[in-house]
Amino acid sequence: MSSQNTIKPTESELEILQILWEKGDCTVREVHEILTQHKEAGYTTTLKIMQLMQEKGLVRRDTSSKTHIYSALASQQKTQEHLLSKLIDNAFSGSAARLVMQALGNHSASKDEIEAIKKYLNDLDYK
Amino acid sequence: MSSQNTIKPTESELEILQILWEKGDCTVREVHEILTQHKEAGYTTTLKIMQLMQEKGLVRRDTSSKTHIYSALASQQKTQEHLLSKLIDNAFSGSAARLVMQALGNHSASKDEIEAIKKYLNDLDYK
DNA sequence: TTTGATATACGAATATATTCGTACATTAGT
DNA sequence: ACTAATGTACGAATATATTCGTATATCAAA
Repeated sequence: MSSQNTIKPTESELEILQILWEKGDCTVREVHEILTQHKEAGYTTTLKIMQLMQEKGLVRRDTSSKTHIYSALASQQKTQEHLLSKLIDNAFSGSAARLVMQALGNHSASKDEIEAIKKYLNDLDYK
Repeated sequence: MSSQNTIKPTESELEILQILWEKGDCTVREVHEILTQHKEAGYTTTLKIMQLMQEKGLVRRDTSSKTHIYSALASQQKTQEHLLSKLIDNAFSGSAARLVMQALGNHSASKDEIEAIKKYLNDLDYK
């Protein structure tokens, strides 16, 4: 079972992980461009964070050429799992149901999304 | 509309808020006892955090007697809303549905919980 | 009234996260 | 070959969160 993802990403790290999850391999420049669509940040700041992430094992990088290529090592699945269960414990008194309802109630899931969830719930029953 | 809850509690603060949400009014001692069921912590550490929370406006305290009485100011609802939407944005690419399914899938919601959610979803339809 | 238990206030140490300046290397264009 | 652009490495400043020691006040019991 390879290396664990006990490591919890910080907020900045999470922003970067998300980009890597979506885009796959990226240079620092690419990540940085995307990041700065939302917020201000210096290039070396992004670089530094990604370097630290590499040391922590959250990402891997290919340094064979001058411009390094980064990709996510932390699995999206595991990371989401971890953050979610932390939130459930921390803010929802351990009740997944409460969290779910809150999410559905406020975050205006679309009709499609709600249908998908219903289907999902029904499938759960048959296990 | 009173004071906003733009303030985001830290992890330690959240632990304390949860206790206050559940128990209502508490002394530092009471909160501390509950906290230390799960983890190690010095009394003055808990005290300090609660004092800082008061300064930040997360809690209010009654100092009329020697032993101060604390209660939550940050609403559970608002705080959950905020943390949840942050998580959805930060780790689930903005998709509430993905988060919900992840929550249901892994966090082993009980049969009762799942029933409650189904009911909830059906009610949503009629609005 | 002396002592012990319990309380708050406060300051400081430690840890962690974030930000960025500066130095230096490499590459591409002129 | 020189210069500008672009990249990494590294160290330091800043911000924030966490932890706890120590001083001091209050109260109750002996």
